[in-house]
Order: sequence, then structure tokens, then C-alpha cells
Amino acid sequence: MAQPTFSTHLGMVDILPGEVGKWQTIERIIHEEAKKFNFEEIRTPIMEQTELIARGVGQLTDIVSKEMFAFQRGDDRYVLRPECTAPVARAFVEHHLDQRGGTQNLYYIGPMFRAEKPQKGRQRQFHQFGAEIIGADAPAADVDIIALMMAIYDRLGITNTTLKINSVGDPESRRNYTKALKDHFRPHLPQLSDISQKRFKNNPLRILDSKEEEDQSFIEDAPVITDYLTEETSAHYGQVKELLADLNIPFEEDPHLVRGLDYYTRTAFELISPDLGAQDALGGGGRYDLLIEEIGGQHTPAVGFAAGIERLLIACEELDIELAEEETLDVYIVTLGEKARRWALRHLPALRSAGLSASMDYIGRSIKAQMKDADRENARHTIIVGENELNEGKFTLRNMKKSEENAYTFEEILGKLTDIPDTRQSLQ
RNA sequence: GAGCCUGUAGCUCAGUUGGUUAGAGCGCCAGGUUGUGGCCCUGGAGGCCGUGGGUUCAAAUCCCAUCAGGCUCCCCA
Repeated sequence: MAQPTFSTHLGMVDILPGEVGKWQTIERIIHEEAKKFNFEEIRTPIMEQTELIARGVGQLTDIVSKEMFAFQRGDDRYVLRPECTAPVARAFVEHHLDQRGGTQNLYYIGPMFRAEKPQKGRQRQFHQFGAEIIGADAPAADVDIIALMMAIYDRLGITNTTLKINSVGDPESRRNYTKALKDHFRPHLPQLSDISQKRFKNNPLRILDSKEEEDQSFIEDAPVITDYLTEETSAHYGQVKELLADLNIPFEEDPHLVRGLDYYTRTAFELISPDLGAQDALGGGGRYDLLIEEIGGQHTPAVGFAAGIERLLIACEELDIELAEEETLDVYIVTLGEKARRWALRHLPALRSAGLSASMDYIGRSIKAQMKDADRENARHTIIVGENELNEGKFTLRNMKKSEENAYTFEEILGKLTDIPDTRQSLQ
């Protein structure tokens, strides 16, 4: 297998049977927590119009300027969604979800696509879950969104995280701050990194995000946005912090926290884990009060978060958190001969209807091979069917854990297996 | 887009200063047990040593190129 004919594209990985259990556990917990918080799931297409992402996420962001999987077909321009907030906002506007009344609490789970160079915790097809509260301006919404995100990590046992928060301001605050920031950096412009020089023109806030060494000293003594917030936005941010404290959710203020997507306004936050290596953000989000207007809807304030499932899996692995129990099989029918195999095939449905998981050998292997197979499948019981059993109408039921066996009629076996509570599959 | 590292069996990895038919553990298949798994024993299958070229009497081993992967920077989930 040095060179298989086909393989996945760079940065796209198969999730194989052995690991799917972990994904199912995570997805289950997300659904359960979202339900507790009264969020409804929304599923949007994996492809959107390129223009929606360009306008929603922002033309100048890395995502739009160089990381989109986009193509044209006829006059239609398609893009594999790089994130899901813009699509959810689009669905909100397109289907007039505001007409359902109240605020819309929505969540999603699914694959996203960005054409970056893959590394640990970063794939080109990756999976996010996220939630949005659309139509609420109040700090309570910001805090409930953060609480939902934290609840999911708590459920999984990922607690050694740091929540960083900041306010990136409303447009007026942002204008004032941007001016101050430019005034601060302008005299040092030639000494800044190339990237920061570009950002100086396009989006000076992002200079704060720089990890270039030559920029650090200038960033350190740069003015902080929280000093330039309008009274209203400052009050909003203050309340968010107060409410977080009320909920005993620990947080760190980081006045340099800037998010990479253009649509964020006011509250911004990020959840950091020390277990992830270079890509240390488990999730992040914030308020995007202007996005819905930007894509053609009414002015509608909103707040949301998005988090990466792959990174969550890495964190669980680092913390030795077991996400999936071993798969077991209730019954494996071991057969000897063609008649026995037909008997087995006829009786599997009754076992399955009774809620048991049941399987058999299809290809007439030796009894030893079948027993081995049953063991490999973690079968709790085997039913052994040979000529003796068929003649007598009694079949050997073997308890694989206890290594005990006895002969019963099929009806007796069915009764015995469905009596044992822990061999019963959930029927709900 | 840039840097560093790694490509040997299904998986994890040995392979000594280049030297005969390339190894181990796990896994897989079969036998030891004429109808019984796990433990043990025995045997077997499975490798163009990522690919191409070069050096050499001789290359998994040295050189070059190329492809793939990993990690890092940038950025983000």
C-alpha cells in the first residue's frame, strides 16, 4: 500500500468505524445541552453563494481572500461554507424567521471547509458546532451563549480552559479607537512587520493580533479599545462581565483580543486550551449586530459562538477522557452446516425485533473461526446451532463472559435474553 | 506562501561502518481441539524499503529530484 490508487484530498480525513463512537458521543452531548438551553437545530446547505460569504465574513479576511473552496457553474458562484454564522443569518433572513416571534435560538453541527495548510488541529474539512441567538441585544444573550459553550465542555470534562473576553466596539467606538490606534502606530510604521503594515491600511485592529516579534513592543503600549467605547457599549460590556461573574464563569479580559472575521461587534470571546499546541482555540465567538443588515435583512442584533470538534477531540485525548464505550453485540449465532445457517437467518429477525443486536457468520467458517469472530465482536452470548440442536429443537446458549452454556428452545432463549436488562438495547 | 522533520508488512517500529533470500511485536488466516472464543504453542499469508534518477562490484542504507505526510510560522475552529 505504498501508493494507493486513490486517497483523500489534502487535509480531508476519513473518520473510520473505530472512532465514530467518539463523534457520536460528542454530538449527543451537544444536542442534549442545546436542548437544555432551549436552542433549536438548523441545517443549512454545505454550499452557499460566494457573495454571501464574501460580504458576511468580509472581503479582506484571510478566509475570503485566500482560503475559499469556490467554483463557478454557469452564472452561479458556489463556495463550500468556511463557517456557519453567515449561512444561518442568511436562512434567518430568507425564511423570515423573525416572524416566528421572540428571539431565535439556533444551533448547528457540521463540516466546514477552508483551504489552509493542514496541521495539528487544522484540517481543510473540519467540523464545527455553534449556536446563535438572533434578535437579542441584551447582555443576557451574550452570557447565555457563553454559558452554553462552557456547558458542553464541562459535560465532557474539559475544564482546564481559559475564557478570554473583550469588546471590539460598535461602529462609533471602533472609529474612535481605530483613529487612536493609527495615531499610535503611524510613527513606527516602518518598523512594523509587512503584515502589520498592510493591516494598518485595511484593518488596524488586527495588528493587535500579530505574533510577529518586531510588533510586540508597539502592541504592548498601544491604546486599548475599552478606553474608547461609547458609554452605551461600555455599559453593555460591563454588564456582560457582571453576569458572567454571577454565573461563576471565570474569564480573563484581553483588550487585544480581536477576531478574524469582520462581522464581530462589541462582545468578543475565545476559549483557549493549553492542550492543543499551536492551534489553541477550542472555540470563539461574539456579537455580530450588523451582519444581518449587511446581507439584506432588517437591523437585527445577534450573538453566537463556533467551536471545533477536532480540537475538542484532541483536548479529550490529552486529558485521557474516554468518549466512547466499547461496542458490544448481544447475540452471535454460531452455525454448523447449511441447514443451521438457514435456521439462523430465519431467527435473527425475532432477536432483533426484541431489541437485541444479533449477528451470524455468512460464509460457513469453522466453528472455531465463528467463536473467535463472536469474541472479536464482543458478543455477550452465542447460540450454537448444529445437527443435534436442530433435531432436538433445543439450542446451546453460551454466556461468553461466564463461559457457561445450556440447552433451551428458541422461545426460552428469547425470554432469557430479553429478561437480562443489560443486554437490552434501548428501544426509545 | 515560508521553515523544520519523517516516509520499511494492515498498525507500531527495528534494520549496526553500504554487503547474500529485509526483520520484530501486534493484527489477520490456519492447525494443535472429529462441534466451542479469550491464554498458550506451531505454521502461513502479507513488503517494487513512497516514487524517479544518480554514485557503487553492491543501496532500505549515500547523493539529487519529486510526491505524500507531520509539526511550526501566518491565520483560524
